[in-house]
Amino acid sequence: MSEEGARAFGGAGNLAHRVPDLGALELLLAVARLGSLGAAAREVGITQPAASSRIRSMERQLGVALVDRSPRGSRLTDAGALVTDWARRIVEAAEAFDAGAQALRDRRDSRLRVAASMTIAEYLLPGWLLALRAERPDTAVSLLAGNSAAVAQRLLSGEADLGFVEGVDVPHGLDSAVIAHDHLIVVTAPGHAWARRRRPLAASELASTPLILREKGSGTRQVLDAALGGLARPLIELSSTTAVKAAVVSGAGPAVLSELAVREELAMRRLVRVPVEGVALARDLRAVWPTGHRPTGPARGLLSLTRG
Amino acid sequence: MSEEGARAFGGAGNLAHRVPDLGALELLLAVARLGSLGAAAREVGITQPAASSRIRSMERQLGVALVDRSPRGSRLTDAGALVTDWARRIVEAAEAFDAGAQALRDRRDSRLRVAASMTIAEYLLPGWLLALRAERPDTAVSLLAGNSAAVAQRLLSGEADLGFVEGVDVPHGLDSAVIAHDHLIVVTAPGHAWARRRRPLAASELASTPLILREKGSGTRQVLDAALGGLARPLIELSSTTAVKAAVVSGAGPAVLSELAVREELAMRRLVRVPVEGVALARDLRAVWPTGHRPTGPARGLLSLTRG
DNA sequence: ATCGGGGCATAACCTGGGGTTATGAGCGAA
DNA sequence: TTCGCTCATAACCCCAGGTTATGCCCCGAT
Repeated sequence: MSEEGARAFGGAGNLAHRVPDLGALELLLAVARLGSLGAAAREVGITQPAASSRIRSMERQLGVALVDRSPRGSRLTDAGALVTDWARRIVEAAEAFDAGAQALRDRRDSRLRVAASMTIAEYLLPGWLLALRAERPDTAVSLLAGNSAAVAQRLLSGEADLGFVEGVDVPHGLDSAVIAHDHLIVVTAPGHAWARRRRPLAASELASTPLILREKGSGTRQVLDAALGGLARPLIELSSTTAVKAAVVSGAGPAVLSELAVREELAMRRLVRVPVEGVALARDLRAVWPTGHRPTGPARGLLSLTRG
Repeated sequence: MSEEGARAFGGAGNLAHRVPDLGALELLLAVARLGSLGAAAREVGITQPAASSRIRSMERQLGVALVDRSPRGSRLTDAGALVTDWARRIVEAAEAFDAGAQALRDRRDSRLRVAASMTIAEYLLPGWLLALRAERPDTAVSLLAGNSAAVAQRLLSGEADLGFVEGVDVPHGLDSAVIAHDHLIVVTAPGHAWARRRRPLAASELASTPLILREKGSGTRQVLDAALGGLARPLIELSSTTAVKAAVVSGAGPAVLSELAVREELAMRRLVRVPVEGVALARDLRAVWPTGHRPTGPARGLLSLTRG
């Protein structure tokens, strides 16, 4: 009955009851790759009966046969192949989570100490850390997230080896390299009138429409204000990107957000991008380090990963 | 010790031991949203002590304090906010998995029966199903995945209401609407010589280089052969997109793959896109239905979701 | 033909994580 | 004060998922 309640509210319901846990998904990927329950079991460090039962209960849970068992191996069924591909996305997200969490934990005595602004730490760093781990598995990385000023301070005080910031200005005392470009884009819920526009929105129209905004002082807000000439009209001000997204999705109004932050939502049509013209909403993402101290060693390794 | 083995091999190690399970992550998201352990507990349908202990053990596991508890509520710490954002990606992947799995399970007696080609079923459908569920929570959807011919057959025999195919030709007897464009792109491992090219690759160069390919007959292969004039030279032929990606990542050589299939890998720099010119590597993604039978009801709902 | 070994399943057992109820202890508002 | 909200602790329970021990099946090698 509390099931009903949860269901009725968010629509999310207890995912955990309907989706196999990470261990089971990893096991499934191993089976897919190795073609044998026993071999997969060995790889993930459990016994063959445990693997057998785990897969079986996953099939029960999903209501779909996943593997064809034969006396000389196991292959995925068609449905199994599909499920495995979907599972892989969960596992990849979990790997990124793990890489990030590990960096967050190892605050001290790491070989590479990174300081990054929130947007970069949220959306890009976990992927980079995974890539770095793949190349140099023994590099311990620590992560500190904060705004541009905090990043600069960490670098200058020697508490961090490499920094990442988004924004227009490079803090004093730091050298930088542009590693990517981020575009701020206008988004609305699919139901909003703007969602059906074909003609691009004019800057004046954007400036005169009340928007859902981050609080004054956030990087995103600064860029937007600058682009509009200091004029963005707030409909509401919220303190996190996530809150802004939630408000937009629920139809409260349009917002201007980083492309990075809404990639997922755009892909699954929870948000719609509104074309705009005549406004410079691009900003650089930069790696930064103390003037003169060119990154070396692991810092150089990470830096080179971040450039296409 | 088997831990060591797994570690040495894939580098993956037992993720499940280092990443909190889905239930814990959902709980964390609820805490973030509601600002109280008790409220979050109620939402996910457990008691307050259970939530308290769950969060605490998650903090132990990660080695990071996630929430600031006070007698009048709980707020995320800075690290907690970051972790929560990473967690959200896992949960979203899990939601997509769930939507897909549910559609796979409910083969019969669904209000909307969808047939889709593998690429679309893998990468796009789960997101659409989530969006559909958000709009019309009571629509039961079933999914059948197969190649274009199978999709056509299902539609014509009345076993499916709406189909999705990628490819150049629309099967006979079906009407279609283009819902998106997919680009095949050339990718290599970051270490490959092509990864550093600035000048686009010429078609002739691509045609004369041995590539990692899907087996003959796959949609991707067909488009590539057509674009090159029937010439793609195989270095190896593999039977799944996943296998091709793995081979490319490991440095075996370049491949031509759907943008959809490698979005993640590009984002985290496991693969690099190589610019190409003079080759038409675009293909349409189409919704299809039996000639005359314009989609209505839930099929129309899904169809409208898929168009930007 | 038969034996060995890889593959999977079943059975009986054990453990611990995560759930529950019951209770207590801060803190703020009425 | 006292209520009402927060979170924490304690004692208990259950079962999912692990283990070992075994058996069956099939194939290929002796």
